[in-house]
Amino acid sequence: MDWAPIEEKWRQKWLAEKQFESNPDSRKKFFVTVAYPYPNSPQHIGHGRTYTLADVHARFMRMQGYNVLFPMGFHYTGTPILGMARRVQENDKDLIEAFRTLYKVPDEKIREFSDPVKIADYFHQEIKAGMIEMGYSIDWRREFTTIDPFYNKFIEWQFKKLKENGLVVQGTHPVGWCPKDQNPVSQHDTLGDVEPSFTEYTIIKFKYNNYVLPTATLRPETIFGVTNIWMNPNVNYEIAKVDNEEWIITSECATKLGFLNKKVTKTGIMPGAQLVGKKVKVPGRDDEIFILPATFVKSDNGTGVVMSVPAHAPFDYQALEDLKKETSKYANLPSSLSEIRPISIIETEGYGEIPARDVIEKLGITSQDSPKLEEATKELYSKEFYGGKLKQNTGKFSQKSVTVAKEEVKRWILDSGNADILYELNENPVRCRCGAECVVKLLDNQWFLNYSNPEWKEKVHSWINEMRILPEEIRNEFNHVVDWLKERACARQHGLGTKLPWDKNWIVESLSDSVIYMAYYTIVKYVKSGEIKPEYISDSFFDYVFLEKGDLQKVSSESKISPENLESIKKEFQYYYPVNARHSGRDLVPNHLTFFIFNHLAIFPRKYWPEEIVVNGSVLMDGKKMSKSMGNIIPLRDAIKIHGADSIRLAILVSAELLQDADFNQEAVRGIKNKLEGMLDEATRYNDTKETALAQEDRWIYSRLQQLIAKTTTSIQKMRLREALHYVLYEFDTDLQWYLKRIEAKGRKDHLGILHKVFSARVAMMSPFAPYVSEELWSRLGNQGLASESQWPLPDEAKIDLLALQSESLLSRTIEDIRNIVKVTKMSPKKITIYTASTWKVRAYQKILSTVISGDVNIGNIIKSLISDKETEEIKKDPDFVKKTVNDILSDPQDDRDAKNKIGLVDETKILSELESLIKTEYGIGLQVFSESDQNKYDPKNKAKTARPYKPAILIE
RNA sequence: GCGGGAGUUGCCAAGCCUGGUCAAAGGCGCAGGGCUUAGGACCCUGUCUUUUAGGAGUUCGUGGGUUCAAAUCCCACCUCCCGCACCA
Repeated sequence: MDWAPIEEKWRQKWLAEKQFESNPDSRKKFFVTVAYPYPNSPQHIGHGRTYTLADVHARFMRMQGYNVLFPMGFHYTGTPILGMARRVQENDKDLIEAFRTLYKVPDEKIREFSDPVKIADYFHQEIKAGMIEMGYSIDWRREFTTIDPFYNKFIEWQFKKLKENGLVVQGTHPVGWCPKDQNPVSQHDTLGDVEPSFTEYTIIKFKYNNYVLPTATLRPETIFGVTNIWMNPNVNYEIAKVDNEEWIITSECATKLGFLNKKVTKTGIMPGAQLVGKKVKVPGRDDEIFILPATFVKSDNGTGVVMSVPAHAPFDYQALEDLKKETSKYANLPSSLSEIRPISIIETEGYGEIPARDVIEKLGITSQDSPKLEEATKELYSKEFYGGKLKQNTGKFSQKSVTVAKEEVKRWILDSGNADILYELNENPVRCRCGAECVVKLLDNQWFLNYSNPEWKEKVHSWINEMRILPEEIRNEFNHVVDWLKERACARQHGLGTKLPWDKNWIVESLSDSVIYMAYYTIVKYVKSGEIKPEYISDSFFDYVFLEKGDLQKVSSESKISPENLESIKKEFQYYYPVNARHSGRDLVPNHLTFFIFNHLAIFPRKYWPEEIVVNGSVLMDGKKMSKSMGNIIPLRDAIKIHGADSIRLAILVSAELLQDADFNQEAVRGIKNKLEGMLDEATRYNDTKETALAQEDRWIYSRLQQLIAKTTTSIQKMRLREALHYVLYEFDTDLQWYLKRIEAKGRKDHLGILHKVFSARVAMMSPFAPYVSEELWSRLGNQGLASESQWPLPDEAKIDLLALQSESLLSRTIEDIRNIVKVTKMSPKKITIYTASTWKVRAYQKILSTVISGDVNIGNIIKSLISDKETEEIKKDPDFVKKTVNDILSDPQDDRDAKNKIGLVDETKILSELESLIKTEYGIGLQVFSESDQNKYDPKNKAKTARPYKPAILIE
C-alpha cells in the first residue's frame, strides 16, 4: 500500500489549518523542546526517536487542550563541519564518495561544500524536510540557526551574564593538539578515530653540576627509593636551556616541552655514554647517586632520563642485575656498582622486602628486554597503589597509603622547585586527520565555565531533586554528573559560532552556546516578521525581555522596537517560559542536559527553570548498533518512502520503553503496516447509527473502553508510550474479539453504532502516535474535523458497569475451562451441564473476600469465623472450600477483588445462561445450567458439589 | 579505576519501585485450522513439562536469606553493556 498520497493529503490539511503555529492566548501553554540537530549528515532512523517522542508528547498535550509550542532550530556551531569542508577542499576521496553514495548529495552541491556553511545549509534543509515528512507538529516560524546575527547577540548576552556572575574563569589546560592545524584535536579529528588521551608525569629534577637531569615518573613517591639514574648510552642527548635552567634531555622531549609553554633553546649535544658513571644530587635527599647505562630507556618516552627504584620497579631491578653481570660492556662504570642495593620504601601485603624481585621471579623474567616486564610493572604498580603503605624511611610520609602519598609527595617536590609536570600521549603516535602527529599542548588563557563552583553545584543538585525527570532511574546519574563536573572550556579558536564578546579571538564552543536557547524560540519569530532588527539589539533588550530589567522607553529607543511590540515580545517569552519538557537521548545526560540545567539556574529566576527532562535510549537496527562500517544506517527519508511515516513512528515507539534501546526491524515494521491497513478496512464498516437498548456485552465493551482510556492517558502522562500504544493497538483487540464473538453468537446486527463510538475513541488515542493514518481513519469513520484537533477522550466513570465486567469475565473463564477439559480429555462433547454454587457458598465467599481485602489471609482464622456464623456454618462439610476460595481470590487482580466485593451477590445461573449461544456456535450443542442447591438438577457424575462462586462446576458428556 | 545500567520462558521485550493479579502481557518466530484461484495478507487455536476433567510439577543469571507467600525485598557472587570531558 502506498502511504505517500495519504500522508501528503493530511500534511496539506495541517498546513492549511496552521494548527502547529502557536501564539499566546488564554489557554494554558505547554512548551516542549528537543535538542536541535547538528546538520553534518542526513538524519537516520535513530535520530527519529527523540523527535518522535517529543512530537507524541506535543500532540497529546494539544488534544488535552493545551496551547502547545514545539519549535526547532539548527545547531551550526562546531568543528566537525569545518573539518568536512577542509577535507572537501583537499579533495578527500572517501568523504566525497560518502556524500555521493551514502548521503546522495547531488554533485553540484558537493562542489559547494568547501564552504562549511553550505554543508550545514544543505543538511539543514534535508533534515527539515524529513521532519516535515515524519509529521512532526513543529512551529516552523520559529526556526533558526546558531550563526544567525540575532542568535549571536543572544549568546553574547548569555556570556556576559555568566561572566558578571563570576562563572567564567580563565586558566591553563592541557589538550591534545595538532601542531599543523593549530587546533585542539578530539577523537573524531584523528586518523582511525583514536582518542588523544594523555597522562600526567611528574618530572623530578636531579642535579649534575649545573645541569638538570629531569626524570619523568608516574610514581613520585618512590623518590625515597631511588638508587641511581638510567640513561641510554646510545642516545645523543640535547643540552637545552629550559626557561632558566640547563636541562639534559632527548630532542623529542625538547619538542614536547615546547608545547607545554616552556622556553626551550637547544645549546649543545651530550652523548649518553659520556654521562655514565657521573654522580647526580637527589632532590630533598642529602646524597648523590650514579648515572648508569640502560638500553630499555627510550628516547621518545618521557625525558629520556629515568630514575631507578629497583625495589619497586621491575625494569629498574632487572636492569641493575643485568648491569652487575656485564660490567665489562660499558666504560666508566663506578667500582662500587656491586654495592648498590635496592631501597625498599613501600610495604604491601603479599610481597617481601623487594617486591620487584618477587614479581620478576614469579614471572620468570631474566633480562631487561623481556616483554613480560610490562606485565610485571603493571601488576606491582596496581597492587602497591591500592594496597601499599610507605615505610619509616620516607620521613613525614611514613605510614601513608600510596594513593595519598603519591599526591602529597608530588606537591612537596613541586613546591620545593625540584619538580615539574610533563604530559605524554598514551598512544603514540596519534595522527590528526591532516596527517600531522599530535602532541599535548598546554593552552593558556583559555576560557572556562566554572562548573566547579560549589554554590552553583549545590543549586543544581537541589533543582535536580525537585524537577520531574523521566525515567526516574536517570535522576541519580544527573546528580553524579554534577558532582564530577569541573571547569569546562567554553571557547575555542576555530569553528562556526559566536565570538566571545570580550575576547574576539575566541569562539563560543558549541556545547556552551546551546544551553538556554529555548528562550530564544519564544521571540525569534519577531525577527522574521521584521519587528526585531538584530543590528540594533544589545544586552539591554535581552535584560528587558528575559529578566524584566531596565526601562521600557529607553530599551525601545535603543532597539528601535516600538514600546507596544517590545511589550508583546516580553509577554510572549513570559507566556511560554519555562520549558515544560525537554526531550533528549541519554547520551546527552553527562553534558548538554546537565549544562542546560546549570545555565538556566545561573541566568534565569526560579520561575523560569526547566520543569521536566525526558531521556530516551537509542535505536538498534535489527538488534545491532547502527554504524557506518556495518552499513546498516537507513536515512530517515528513505525509510519514510519505503514504510511510511506512521509505521516508522510506531515501530520505534512500540519496541521499547523509554530508556531501553529500541530495535527497529523489518518484521516489526511489516506487522505494524499490516495492522494499520487492517484498521483502514475496518473503519469503513462502522457508521454512526443510533444506539438501541444496551445489552450486557454492550455495557461491557463500553466499560472496557473507559478503562482503556484511563489506562492509556495515565501511561502517556508518565511517558510510557510503549505501554500506551500497547493498550490502544493490541490489548484492546482482545476485548473487541470477545465482543464480536458474543455479537455473532447472538446473531445481532445492531452493534455497528457502538463499534463506531469505540473505534473513534481508539483512533483519537492513536492520533498522537500515528497522525496520518489516524486522520484517514477519522475521516473514513465519517467524523467531523481533524483527529489531531479532536478532544482527547475522557474516561466516563458512569459508563463503567462493574456487574457487566464481572459477568463477562465469568463467561469467558467458564468457556476457557470447558475448552481445557475438552483438550485434556480429547472428547467431542455431546452435552454440557453447568452448576453454580449454592447460597451458603456464595455467602461464605463474600465473607472470605472481605476478609482477604482487609489483609488477613490466614485460613485457620477464616474457617473459625465462618463456622461461628450460622449462615456459613456448613463450611464444616467442606473445609477445603476455604483454601481454594482464598486462592481464587488471590489470583484475581486487586481491582476485580474490589469490584466483586462491591457488587455483592450475583445471579450466576442467569449470567451463565448467556453461554448458551456461545456453546452452540463453538460446539453445536446445547447447555443446561443448574444451581448446586436445585433438588431436581441433572447430576449423574455428582459434579455439582465442586462448584464455587465464580467457578461453576462443569459436566461434559 | 570511578560512575551508571542490565541479565525473564525460541528471539525481542513488559513485569521488579508498591511481594499474592505470574507459567509470567505483547510482538516476532514456529505448529495446526479457517478464508482464498493462490498467498509473504487476514482470522482462529496452540507454543516450559506433564495430565482422558478444568489439575499438578519445575522455571525469571548463580548461591544464600526474609516471608504464610519472592521474577518482585535483603546479602554475596558471576556475566554483559554504556559514560569518563573540551566532543557534537
